[in-house]
Amino acid sequence: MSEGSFHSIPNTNLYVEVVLPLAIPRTYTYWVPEELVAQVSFGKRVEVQFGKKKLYAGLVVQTLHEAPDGYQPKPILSIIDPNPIINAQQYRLWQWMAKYYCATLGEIMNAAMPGNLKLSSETSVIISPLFDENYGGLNDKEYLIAEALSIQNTLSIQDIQGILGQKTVYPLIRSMLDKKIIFLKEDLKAKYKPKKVHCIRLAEPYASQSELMEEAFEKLARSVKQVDTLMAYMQLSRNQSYVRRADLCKKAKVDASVIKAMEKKGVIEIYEQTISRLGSYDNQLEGKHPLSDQQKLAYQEILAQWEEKNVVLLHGVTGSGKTNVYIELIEEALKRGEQVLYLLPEIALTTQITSRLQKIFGNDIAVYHSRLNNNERVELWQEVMDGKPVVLGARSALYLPFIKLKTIIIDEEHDSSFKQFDPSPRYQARDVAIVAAGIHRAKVLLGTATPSLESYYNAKQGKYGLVTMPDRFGGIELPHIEVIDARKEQQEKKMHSIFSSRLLDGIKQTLEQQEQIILFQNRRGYAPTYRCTTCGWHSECIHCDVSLTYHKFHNNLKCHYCGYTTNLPVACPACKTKALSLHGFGTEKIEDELKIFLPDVAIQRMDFDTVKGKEGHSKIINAFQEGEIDILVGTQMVTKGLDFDRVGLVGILSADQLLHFPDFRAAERSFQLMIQVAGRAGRKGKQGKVLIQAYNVAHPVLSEVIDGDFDPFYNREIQERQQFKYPPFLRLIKISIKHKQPKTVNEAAKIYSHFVKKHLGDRVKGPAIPYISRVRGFYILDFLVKLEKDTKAIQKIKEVLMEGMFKVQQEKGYSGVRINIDVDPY
DNA sequence: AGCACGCCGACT
DNA sequence: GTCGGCGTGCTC
Repeated sequence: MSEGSFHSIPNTNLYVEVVLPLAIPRTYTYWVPEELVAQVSFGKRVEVQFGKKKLYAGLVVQTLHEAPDGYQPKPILSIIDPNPIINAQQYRLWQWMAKYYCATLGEIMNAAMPGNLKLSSETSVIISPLFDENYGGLNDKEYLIAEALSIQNTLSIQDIQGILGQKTVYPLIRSMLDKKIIFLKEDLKAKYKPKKVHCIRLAEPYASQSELMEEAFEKLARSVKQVDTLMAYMQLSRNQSYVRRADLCKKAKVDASVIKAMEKKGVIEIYEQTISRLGSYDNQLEGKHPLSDQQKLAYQEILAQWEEKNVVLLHGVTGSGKTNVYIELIEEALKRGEQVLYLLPEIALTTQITSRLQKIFGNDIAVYHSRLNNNERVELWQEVMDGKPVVLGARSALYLPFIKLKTIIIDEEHDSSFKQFDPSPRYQARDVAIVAAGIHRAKVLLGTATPSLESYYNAKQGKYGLVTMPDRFGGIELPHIEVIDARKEQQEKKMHSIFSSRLLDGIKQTLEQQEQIILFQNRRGYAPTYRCTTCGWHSECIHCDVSLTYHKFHNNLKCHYCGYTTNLPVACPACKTKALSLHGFGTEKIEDELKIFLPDVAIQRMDFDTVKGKEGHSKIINAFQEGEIDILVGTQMVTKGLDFDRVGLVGILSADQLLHFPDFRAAERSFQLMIQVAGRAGRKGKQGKVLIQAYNVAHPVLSEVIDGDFDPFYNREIQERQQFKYPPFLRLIKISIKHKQPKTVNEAAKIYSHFVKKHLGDRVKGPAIPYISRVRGFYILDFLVKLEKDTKAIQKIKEVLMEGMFKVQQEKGYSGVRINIDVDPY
């Protein structure tokens, strides 16, 4: 019996499932102590201990009222967030992604949340109050630590590792703990810090009674500077909600001491104001362009199709003005108070489209890209949760906490960079967006000039709606495309190094007409191989199964997979002759040789090597736009999201390289790429020209590109896909097994093969040595699973594939084997 | 992902 | 002989 008139309260019976930001396959159960019961809820982060001492910020995803069997859960230590930081729709998407892409919830959480919301504790070592400063009983290492602690009272584990110059420090820490010299502290620190600035406001009574201002000025009358500063303050405060101290100092041309003095006199106050790190758009807004008839029609057609279908494919040729249609859709969504997500390939984000949309939508639009730092990400996350109307972002913007998302636009839908490859979750953003739309009851628009076979197939099947814009906007014609037979020119001795005379003539002509040129080559560096003509040896990476690319600028050989670099050998390492030569060519060589043929022309290269640094990419784009560059030589980068209006000629240096890539999507990729670069050509009132150099001119894709129509290409390609059993008729899952030892990979693959085939039969193909058999020192073997599209058992099959993975890794000696499952590889 | 436990080589 | 390297298993 309890005393008093209260009912006895039973021990709380509330438990929560928590996702931890780690790549572990499951959630963990924690107990909620009484004092936290009222606050605990889905979507909040909680501080929990995991393992012996580590603390993490885990995410509550479920509450339970029954104790789990067989163990006593640890308690939640505290609740970090006053309000949930994820919503139920997000979590549903996470669950779907984890299941579909064979990933763990922790991996998804890691990918989804801004770094500063993911917390884990750090151990700090502190000198114990019981330590009597008797250094005598200490050995050398203990003495070093104790001494360091007497200087700076806490040390991290890394500090200690540094001081001792060794990796394993735990035994030592243990012994010092036992001797009561030190103790340990685990701290979970909030990483996100709001940005605060010092601001100025009037002190009372002047703030509320403006008639007293004269008195305020009188108080300062003895100092001219102070009076000026107060005047400056009055001006600034007229049109901004808070006056920053820094701004005021600048305007009044005084330093902070003057302001401090004014504060002392009781005229003003200095206070701290939290401000956003995300820059605001303060320029004048511009109206949107009116829609052309074709665009208007497309817009209406999209709305009509959305009535019945959740996904509509907008197939509009390059230059048809798809963006105008998107803008219209965004504007209408804004009027309804809904959110819009506009997805683009990462690289297209750095350029023109962002500023174009900002000019129209101003601060209603937020841009989410990889350049944001962790604090900026947290603030954007918050803004989206508070209903930010439009988010323009790369694939990871899908993870943001939308509350009323009703429209998702995926521009350049065909672009392969929507597929995340490494690390897990290996997801296809286009497909995830469609699932997300299902969860939010939103509509999806896929826009492109060159649809992916998958999407076009879905549209043809009636699964998606289809809207087309066959004409270019503003009376600009589609470019004239011509294929140059490089083999024939070679036989006729008309090639000038890597340029056919036809292409060189075309370049000269275009320059004469004061027009710009884009040259495309899908390879960076100078030459992709360095070979011995006597014995056939060629330079290979020591970590990867690829040949090293020669970079003339650095005069070295470089691996494009792992970054390994080495000097050029003078003599062949195999046969000692000096008959070494470079073969093939990349963007660097094009630039180099072009400078020889056209010494007075402004040539700029745009590839991975030249756009490093913060503004590298946009600098080049702007220079090209301003006409400071005549010829732009580049890789894929020149094909994405750029609109120029003075490009007379586009040249593709080597179509063969694209077409003969060993992948079933090679034809599709080549077609898309060539049409996309070609689309950069052409200007008002004048047809652009595209010249494609190829040695094998008989390839069907070339004539289809010349033709420019999508359907003939699609019809031929889709037949091949059907015949050879590839997507969209089948689903693919690729499993890669990697290890530093070739023998271990082979054995692991055998075990995996045996297990998986026992359950799934010969739907599983492999193991096979991939095209690139070793990367960063890891040998690789691949399996490929082809699944009939309507197989009900897909989930079962994925489970078997994962089980096989665990089986291999549990086997003795194979725990270091890495196994990736890539669902719908790209 | 950490972190502890436990097994083996290269040093005082 | 021990210290310190790394493979293995577990974490509510």
